[in-house]
Amino acid sequence: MLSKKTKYGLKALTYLASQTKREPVQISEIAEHENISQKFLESILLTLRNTGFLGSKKGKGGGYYLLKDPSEIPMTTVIRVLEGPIAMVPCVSLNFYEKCDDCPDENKCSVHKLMLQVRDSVLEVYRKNTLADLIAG
Amino acid sequence: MLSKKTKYGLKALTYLASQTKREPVQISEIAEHENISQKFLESILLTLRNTGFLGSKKGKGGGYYLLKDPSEIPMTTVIRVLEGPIAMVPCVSLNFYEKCDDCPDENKCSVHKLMLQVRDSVLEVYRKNTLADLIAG
DNA sequence: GTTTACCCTATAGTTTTAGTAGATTTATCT
DNA sequence: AGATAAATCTACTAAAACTATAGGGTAAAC
Repeated sequence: MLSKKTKYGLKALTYLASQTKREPVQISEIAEHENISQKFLESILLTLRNTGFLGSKKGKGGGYYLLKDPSEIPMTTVIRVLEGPIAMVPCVSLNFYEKCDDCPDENKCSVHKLMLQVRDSVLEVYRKNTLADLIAG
Repeated sequence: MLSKKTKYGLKALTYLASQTKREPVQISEIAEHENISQKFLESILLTLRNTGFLGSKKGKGGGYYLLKDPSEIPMTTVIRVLEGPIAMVPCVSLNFYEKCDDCPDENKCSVHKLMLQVRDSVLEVYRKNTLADLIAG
């Protein structure tokens, strides 16, 4: 299951990307428009800012804004920041690899074999979708 | 992340499928061979039995055994029983559909659009992989 | 009567999803 | 310049849900 954090984060990014003007948008506006708890969204936007996706401005007229063009934000990067590893088991993760402690030999592991395929196919979807693709249509 | 329940369940099924003789295998044997907590595995095998994948026999010489040929057990069915919905959000789930309460229009939802693609691509992997495919090689 | 699956309960631990309280920065108004 | 309001930022807390187990007893088969 996708966490609400990721879901809300994606919606917020989409909302920011669909703005005609690239001016700061307040948390409250995003929260209201996307039906998200404002305080929860606050922490999500903060991590998106700390990871280089968003810029922010304090005080009156402040808010959050995209730092890059939506077409240059692939879903792989967003998902990894919000949801964590794309792989369903650490032993097939590209960026978060970890050996299973119960598994003596990965190459003979059925779960490993299956989840490699799942990872590859999901990765392909995330790679070919940028933020721009999500707002199109 | 894949739950350990699913991981262990898959490993247990694989172990049963790789048996040369189709005779009951004890929980303890599976648990030991696959490095799984026996008590935990017990409950997993029980759900696999209650959902029609395994048969069981009590008493001496008892244990669990596959009810079908491994080539007739697609991963879609196994994953749905052990892990739950394959879709990452209920609003794109085929078997566990639920409307998002925060989303006024699914067709305009960026998360929906993205997760539809993810679902389709994962589904394809699970559909083409049967238990027999996992033990081959 | 021994061996095995079956069933029920509890529980520690972690993760998720927030809520609360206040501090800090910026813009604007007087 | 100073006050005020508007916004982000930071930290702490907490309820709820889920995960992964353990324990103990029951029932069936041999």
